[in-house]
Amino acid sequence: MSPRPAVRPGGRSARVQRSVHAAVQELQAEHGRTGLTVPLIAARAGVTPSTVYRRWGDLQELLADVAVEHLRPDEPPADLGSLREDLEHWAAAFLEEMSSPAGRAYIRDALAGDPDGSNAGQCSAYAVEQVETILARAAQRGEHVPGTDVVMDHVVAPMMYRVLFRPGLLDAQYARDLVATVFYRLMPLP
Amino acid sequence: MSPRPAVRPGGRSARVQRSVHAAVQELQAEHGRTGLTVPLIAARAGVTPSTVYRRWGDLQELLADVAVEHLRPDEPPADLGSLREDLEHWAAAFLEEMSSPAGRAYIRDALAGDPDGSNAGQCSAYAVEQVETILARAAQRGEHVPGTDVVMDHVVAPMMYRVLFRPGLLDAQYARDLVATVFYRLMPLP
DNA sequence: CCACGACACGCAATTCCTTTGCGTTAAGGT
DNA sequence: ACCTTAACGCAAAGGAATTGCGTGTCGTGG
Repeated sequence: MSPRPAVRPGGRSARVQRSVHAAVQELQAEHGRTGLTVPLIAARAGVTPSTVYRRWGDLQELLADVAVEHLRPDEPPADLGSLREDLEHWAAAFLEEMSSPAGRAYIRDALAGDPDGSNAGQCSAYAVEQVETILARAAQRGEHVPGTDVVMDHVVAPMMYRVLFRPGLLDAQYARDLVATVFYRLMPLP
Repeated sequence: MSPRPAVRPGGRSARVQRSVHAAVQELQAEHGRTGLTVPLIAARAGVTPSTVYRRWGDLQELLADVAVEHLRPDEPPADLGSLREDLEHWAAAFLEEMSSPAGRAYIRDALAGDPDGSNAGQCSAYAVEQVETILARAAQRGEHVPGTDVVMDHVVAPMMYRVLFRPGLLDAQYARDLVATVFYRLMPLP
């Protein structure tokens, strides 16, 4: 899923991939995204530009690849003891990460270099996975839980829409309000 | 709002802008987006590439400009006599347009060539405007109406999220279901 | 363990896009 | 009708993207 066909998972190919990804993150931190070119990245990574072009196609797809990797959650959502707390905490953290300038940039990169929609699909798959972890844990406790799609449609989607299309008006309270709406209005009563 | 500073609204500048926009749409229809380059567009438009670079900066920003123009609604939402019908009809049409391959491409272009978020903000402003037209008409009739943000958060946002991140599973029924959720669960009772 | 086939990479030349300086033309205001 | 200023055309220079060919390395099957 990472680069084009992702063949040859070990050895030199893997080294090149790690090196290039690291170069992208370093240069992005140094020069910002303006002035970020394939030859520059290749030089930092210690490879030739043609290697990058052959593996990733162009700069957009490379940035999209890096962005998706960076958007992958590194740990399962916290377990605070109740569905309400878990959802609120996770939603607030999710919004915090996505609404930051860096987060927005990663999302836009993931969407931009995405001919077939697989990168974007991967991003939502990450969110689905996290939400389902929370819901499954709550069900295990015997709590009544909403469907995954209810949470995706009425908590995740509104946050992402505002992040992408309506910057400003975003704070942790908004995330909590969306979770509250799910609890008081959208969740089937027992 | 259209190009950079949009000074000199008439005469030659306006002709160049129209010509370039038309060239983009023609070439996009002919060759698709691959193989779409600034020199190609400039040649079709009858201008030199440097003119395009100076006005739009690069290909991405030009495509974003064209996309936003194309996403602007060309007419106010239909008046079918009731809030429920108006919202359902508009949401279904909106989803139909946005979920098409061309629609998705326009949205991605508008997001991609968007350093400061103004293009994306314009897109949501279009939707807000359409929704408020519908809500104002319903209020005029004496109907109880939800807030604009309720519709944006729980009708528009879920559709756009699925369009961008979860392709597939999109049909007119989904739009109607979201409107139904607003009516039966999210709208304050009289 | 070794040899074979296949893929990825480096190198370098070519092509094309992108940038920039300068002169010219046209728009908007007085 | 003139004057100021912005936008455009032209052309050259600089840099990025593409591609053919040879070499090294990974994975596999004998």
